[in-house]
Amino acid sequence: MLDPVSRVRRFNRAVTSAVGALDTSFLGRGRPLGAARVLNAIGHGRSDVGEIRDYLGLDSGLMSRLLRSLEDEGLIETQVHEDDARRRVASLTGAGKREFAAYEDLSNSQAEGLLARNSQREVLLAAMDLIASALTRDRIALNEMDPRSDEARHCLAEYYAELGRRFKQGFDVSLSRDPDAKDMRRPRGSFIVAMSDTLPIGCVGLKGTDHGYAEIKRLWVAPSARGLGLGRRLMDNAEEAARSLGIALLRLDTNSALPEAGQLYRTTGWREIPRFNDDPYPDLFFEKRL
Amino acid sequence: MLDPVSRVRRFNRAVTSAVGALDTSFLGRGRPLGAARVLNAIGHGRSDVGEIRDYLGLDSGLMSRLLRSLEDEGLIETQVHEDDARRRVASLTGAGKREFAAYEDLSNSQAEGLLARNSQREVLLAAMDLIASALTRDRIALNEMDPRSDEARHCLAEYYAELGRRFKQGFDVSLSRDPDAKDMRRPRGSFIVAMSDTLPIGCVGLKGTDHGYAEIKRLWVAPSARGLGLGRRLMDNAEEAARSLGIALLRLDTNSALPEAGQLYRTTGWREIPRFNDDPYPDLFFEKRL
DNA sequence: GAATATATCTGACTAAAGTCAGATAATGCT
DNA sequence: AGCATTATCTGACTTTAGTCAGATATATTC
Repeated sequence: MLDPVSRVRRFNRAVTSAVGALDTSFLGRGRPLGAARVLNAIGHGRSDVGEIRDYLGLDSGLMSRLLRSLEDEGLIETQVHEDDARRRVASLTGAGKREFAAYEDLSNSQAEGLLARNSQREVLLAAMDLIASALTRDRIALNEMDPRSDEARHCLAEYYAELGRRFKQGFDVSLSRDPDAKDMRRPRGSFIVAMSDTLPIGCVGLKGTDHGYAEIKRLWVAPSARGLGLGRRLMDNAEEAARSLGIALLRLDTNSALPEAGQLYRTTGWREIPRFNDDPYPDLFFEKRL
Repeated sequence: MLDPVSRVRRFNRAVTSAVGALDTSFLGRGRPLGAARVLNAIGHGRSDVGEIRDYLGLDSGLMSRLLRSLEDEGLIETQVHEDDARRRVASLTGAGKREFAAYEDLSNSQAEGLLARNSQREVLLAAMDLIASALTRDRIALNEMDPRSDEARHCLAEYYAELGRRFKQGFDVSLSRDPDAKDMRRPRGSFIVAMSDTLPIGCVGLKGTDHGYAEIKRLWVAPSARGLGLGRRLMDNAEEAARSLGIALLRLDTNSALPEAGQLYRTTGWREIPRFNDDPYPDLFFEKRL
């Protein structure tokens, strides 16, 4: 009753019935679940028939028939793929878009209902983020992105907020040497965002300089995704990006108020060096030769 | 992407695929899910055919056929109910018990696998408890139980541990006036445990005295179940129990280090009175006339 | 004791999901 | 050019789930 496994199983039972309720509301639109799932996959931007089939785990015969039934309803259209005439791409018609929007409304109002019933919204959301990250840890994708993208800006805002909480004196970006976005774009550098499904949960920047080395900046992992080895994966990716840019020497600065970061650097081949800049926040400096 | 509704939906997607994986592993035992669910319901102690049908939401014809197929496999036996010969009760045979145990192993190892892949076990479990309580808030049952039962003892142990954390001077049960279990049993008093599925998530004791009043003791709500209005429900139940025992006056003591408790009492008809005992821990005293 | 209600079962269905063996057409490889 | 491979489709299935109208036996109510 109280052991960890029972607690996980209680959680499973609770969410199974919540998930079942959403399926029931989908059925309320008068279409079998299989067809509804295909329609929603297309609505969410999956156009390639083979991709949808893989994503939903469907047999090709079944997939074909579901597409036909959605076509008969006038909700989708299919065309041959422009690069490969064997493949087909599906898209929503006007009616399909309206129908997809109706499913979206159902999903959204289920989510809103769940939040509205609960007085501790933020606590509940944090718990959901944590669990979603843990369950999908094998599907976390590391993507090179523009440091000005919404995803990157979200990560940076969270990163600054966390420094503000953890540094005794707080943190003010304008006092720090905020890296220029163009230094973290190819060919000078890179910016990598870890995405779990649609949520950015971590980032790292590789900032090119004119001093014969590049710097690692803004390494951040969302609290809900800690303990999954994501920091190390991000650093590995950043080093890989540096190698691909022909960079042979990396440096970074950090603060002893972030002990888990220092620990990570020390165990992955970085060595401590003397201060190499005059930024007021860092008190620890590292270097790694690739 | 970052708004609350998207976060809930990301959680739903993550959990849906984890749940789907368990269903797939159940199918691996070569039996349709419907039959597997009935077998598991019986294994978990639901013997009455009608009860299983309600629990699983099955049509009576379908239910009957699933029972027949499990009987044909030699996994269950059915008998007429001893009090009502229209009803039937199902029970596992030896082979059925082994098969049920195999399903239990699948569920347990899925749960263990989920925990093992994560380094922050306790954080993850706390998040799961919180979500399970929030999702099943409408199904929280308040049961009168023996204060010596496992469920009650679990609640009390958690309650003492929390007092230890929240009182500056810590908390030692042996210094407090620990109520005698028989004073919290009918006909002297009562003890109520809030159960969410199999997990005890709150309690309250009604302790009979010989001084013309009864005392409310050990009001506790699990951290994972706060914000659901459970404290108030427990208190309402305790008052109801007091009325049914013919008790007209209630008293309680509490500590100002537990402000949410004091707040609850003040908004539900309790009025502050002078100290009425010499327990070293409380510093606030209340009374309510029923 | 007769009428009504309840619990389960059986037979006869339908719908949905899934499987599998080709058919067809386009592409990739040598 | 010829052959193997790939993506999709079609036809002919099976299995699973679910529905519904009685049939049967037992309980409850007046």
